[in-house]
Amino acid sequence: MLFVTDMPRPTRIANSPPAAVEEALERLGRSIRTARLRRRLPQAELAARMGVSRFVVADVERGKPTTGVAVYLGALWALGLLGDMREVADPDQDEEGKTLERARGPKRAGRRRVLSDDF
Amino acid sequence: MLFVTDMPRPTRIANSPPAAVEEALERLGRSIRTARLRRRLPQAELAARMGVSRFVVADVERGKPTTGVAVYLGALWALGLLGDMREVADPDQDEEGKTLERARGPKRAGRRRVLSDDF
DNA sequence: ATTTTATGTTAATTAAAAACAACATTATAT
DNA sequence: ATATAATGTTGTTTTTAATTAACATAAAAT
Repeated sequence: MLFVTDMPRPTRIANSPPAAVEEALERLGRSIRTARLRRRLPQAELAARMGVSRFVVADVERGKPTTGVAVYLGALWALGLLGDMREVADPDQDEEGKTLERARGPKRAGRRRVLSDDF
Repeated sequence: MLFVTDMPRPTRIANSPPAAVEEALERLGRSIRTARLRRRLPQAELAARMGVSRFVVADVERGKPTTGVAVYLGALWALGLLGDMREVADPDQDEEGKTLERARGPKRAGRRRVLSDDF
């Protein structure tokens, strides 16, 4: 028997994402809907600006997890809200990350630390 | 001839998104990669936590536009950065939208205004 | 220096997203 | 009250994302 490469059969995150992700998506969808309604834009009009069908806009507003990320960002863009993405995962604001990164700036993740047996 | 429903043949946003969206995606991907490296996580390890294959993580870090939004948010979640999404398109911070929404809170976008002929 | 692990690349298969259509429902304006 | 436009719903088709596999390259630890 031979365990060859990589990974032991992953399942699809998009189909059943962690609850926190689902919540974040639903909130994002609701926010996008609110922004659209405030601007008096029908779904079909927003869709036209984005270059997709109106059904995709409806999906976004429901927070559908499997919809492409560019569709979501496209909606933000068409609503003039894309700038909000600038701060997401911004390395300058990732204090946790800055702490972990002591000295060097790594290009790869490095080998997994193995507990030495000689104690 | 009859123009029936909806929309006049949309093209796919995901295939050629507006430049601003592409840039935002590439920046997001780079930020996620930086966060992962700081935490000394291999792509495969992060992928395992997310429940996807390592190739999808690579796609995210390249800012691939057609990848599902839940994959991106899943990566943020697995890195402890999902909270950053809270402010994106937040109605409370959408000053432009708050201004546009004068009195009522709409449930639909309202009929398209038609220029009245009797001037 | 050598070994091990991380990452990149290409090709094939499978599962699902997005488009499309047709119709139902509901809000809004007149 | 009525007409019209916006949105919801369901099913079908087409396109493509995600997985898988196999191998190449490169960095990091010993």
